Amino acid sequence: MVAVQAKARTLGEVMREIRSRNGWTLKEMSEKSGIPVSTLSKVEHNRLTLSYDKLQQLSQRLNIRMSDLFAEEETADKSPRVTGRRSIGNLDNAVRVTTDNYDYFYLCTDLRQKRMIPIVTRIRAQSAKEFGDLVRHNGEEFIYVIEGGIEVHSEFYDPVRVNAGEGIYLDSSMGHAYVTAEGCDEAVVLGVCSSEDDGLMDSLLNLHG
Amino acid sequence: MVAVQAKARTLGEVMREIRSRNGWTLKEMSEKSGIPVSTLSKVEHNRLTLSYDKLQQLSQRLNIRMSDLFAEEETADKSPRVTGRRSIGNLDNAVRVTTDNYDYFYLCTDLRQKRMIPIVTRIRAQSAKEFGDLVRHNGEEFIYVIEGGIEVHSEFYDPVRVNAGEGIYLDSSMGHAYVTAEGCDEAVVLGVCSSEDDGLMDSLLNLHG
DNA sequence: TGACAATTTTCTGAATAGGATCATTATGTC
DNA sequence: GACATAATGATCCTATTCAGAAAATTGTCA
Repeated sequence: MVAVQAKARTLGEVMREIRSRNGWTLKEMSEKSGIPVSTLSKVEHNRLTLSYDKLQQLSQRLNIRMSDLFAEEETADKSPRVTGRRSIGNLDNAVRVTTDNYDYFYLCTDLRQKRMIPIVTRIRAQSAKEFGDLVRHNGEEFIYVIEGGIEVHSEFYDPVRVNAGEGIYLDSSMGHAYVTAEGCDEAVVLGVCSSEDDGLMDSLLNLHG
Repeated sequence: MVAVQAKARTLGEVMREIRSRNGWTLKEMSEKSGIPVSTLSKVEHNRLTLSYDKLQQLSQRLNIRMSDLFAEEETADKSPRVTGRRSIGNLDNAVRVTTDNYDYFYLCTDLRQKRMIPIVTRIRAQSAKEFGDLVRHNGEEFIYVIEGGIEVHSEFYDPVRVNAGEGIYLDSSMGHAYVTAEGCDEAVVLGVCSSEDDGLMDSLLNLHG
């Protein structure tokens, strides 16, 4: 697990370093960032830290990466995230999440930092209209139909039917929606989403109408 | 190349996503992070944000990158490799590869540069002995049993049985082998391999005895 | 040394973070 | 129905953030 030490720098130190490296006065930095001089001063003296909003504001207006503000340690990012580990998933030990259109069963949630997220999904929506707005999020996904049939609606293609035993691979950033095919009340699919992008997985949980 | 917008997500949304992705309750997340349930709840409801210290605490205790906590926009580097494309795969249009132990049906091979490789696999080997040496390659894989039952042998674990309707996620660099479970002549599984590491496809095609 | 201006720090008060506790409402189990 | 768990909401309270104004520091030049 190779934890590299964090050399616990304070926000104040980081901020002062950024400021002096750019040769800014507090006033200049204040104008650029929109944060008052007095506040910046206090931060640099460790009499104050900043809240989420201010940090974001700083990061955006000064074009600084968040990780820079947090003096983050170098992690072993490139090492395999799952090393010699495994997890067995079934519906019983799955994490169930219910939305209007789908019932998700997240498999193998005990394994963290996976590159892929396997999800058994029960599809209830029977039409694009009932489904609502198309879903889009980062990454890619592969859907394999286990039971029933589905109709895949997407931003750039005509709807297409995918039957049990077939699968579809698509760019998740393209709007998409899965509904049951004609003649099916429900369908069960296995979905696998790439979790490469940060923040990613997530969107999965919310974006559905 | 169609940069997907960063849609200014709130801290609350991000937090909830992280939590549900991991299948944590508020209480669990509270215990892991050291932040009280009431606070977490308020954050998720956007009635509160967090300050520097709490964010750092969260990041460290939950092993989350700061950039994940801030819905940072993605750079061109991270943009999807497959943009607005899709492919439908079934056994008929699959690329079939036969080895001693398995029959592979590579799905969606018309899409190149995918992050994941979906493969329907028919397993024939009935014992570890018959299988031969364990397989290992870079990346991770998730196997979902469609038909029959399998026994998963691996380097660091006792053999385990995985039945139809269940799945197993594992680090592919750990030696592994899939054979049919007792009482099954054959088994059919859907495998999805992360293709993150270069040269992965090759390994898939070769490594299997 | 004494202006004088630019810069930085401190002071003040309003707003917010953040913790504790209790009540309420699902949801699920026995 | 009784019961446990989970999520949310409502208070209450203290500590902290943070903007604006005032005070202190620093540097420059006559």
